[in-house]
Amino acid sequence: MRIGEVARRAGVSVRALRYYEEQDLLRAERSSGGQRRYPDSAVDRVQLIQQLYAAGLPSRSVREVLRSVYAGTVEPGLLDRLESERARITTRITELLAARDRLDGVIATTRNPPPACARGRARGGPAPSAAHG
Amino acid sequence: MRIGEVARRAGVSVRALRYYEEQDLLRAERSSGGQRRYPDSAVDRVQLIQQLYAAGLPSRSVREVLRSVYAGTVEPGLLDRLESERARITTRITELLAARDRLDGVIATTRNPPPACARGRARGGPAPSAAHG
DNA sequence: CTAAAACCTGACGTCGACGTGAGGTGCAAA
DNA sequence: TTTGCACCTCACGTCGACGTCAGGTTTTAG
Repeated sequence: MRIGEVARRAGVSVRALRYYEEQDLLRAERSSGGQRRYPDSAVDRVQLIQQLYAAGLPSRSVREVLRSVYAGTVEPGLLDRLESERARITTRITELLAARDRLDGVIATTRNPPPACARGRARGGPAPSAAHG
Repeated sequence: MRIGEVARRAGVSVRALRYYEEQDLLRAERSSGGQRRYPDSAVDRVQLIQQLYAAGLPSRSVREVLRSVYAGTVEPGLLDRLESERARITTRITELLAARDRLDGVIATTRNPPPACARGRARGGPAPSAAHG
């Protein structure tokens, strides 16, 4: 498979695939003319890369993880790293849930603005304290 | 309150507060000597800013939202924006859950590597297709 | 009054995951 | 053979949310 098709199938840009190769995350054979040739499994692999990035793993971790998986070697400490990344994702999910709740508060306030005389002191309510000017 | 205390209480850097002001997200009075003076409510406000950023709202949206809230005016289309941001957060949460599952697969594989003869064709299992070299 | 925090305004640096443009080559179809 | 798209390698540009350094001023503690 050539690079364009991998890109289309995996839903990423051609540039991204070259970048991944640069980062040692993805290898490719070359045709006699120098063009990259990928096995079908590359599509899956790229999707894994995307999901790791999407998970917000720091790029260094993604690199380590992928290089380990790629090389088939399990570096010492990798498992700990993975689990700490997992915990980080969980934390992030919790944060997002909290942020969404907060955003709901903002939306409610926007929809139904409190009277001016009450703005800035609604400490116990669901509304965000969003006025002090 | 001076900038340092706001920073400490809100858990952000002094630089960040100056940046927020630059971005019109946070206003401050000035002392006769030119130093910023904040009301107590600034701490809450900064935390709101942080949570909006943490929610992954694009910076432009954060600016719009905060400027609207700040000015006390509800700009047209803002509500739609907020709700689309809320949807985006929900999507992101879903992505993170999926990514965490995938990471769990990687962890399982790392913990208990499949025999070499099976690597690369475990299409139905929970293991990531992570070997093709 | 003095020393030392804490603060001020620029203004350049950072980092990551690519985007983008230049200038040239490979490859498959007609 | 001739299109003409897909591909190649540099290599610089981007964007955001600050970090950081320089060089000077204000405030506060003693």
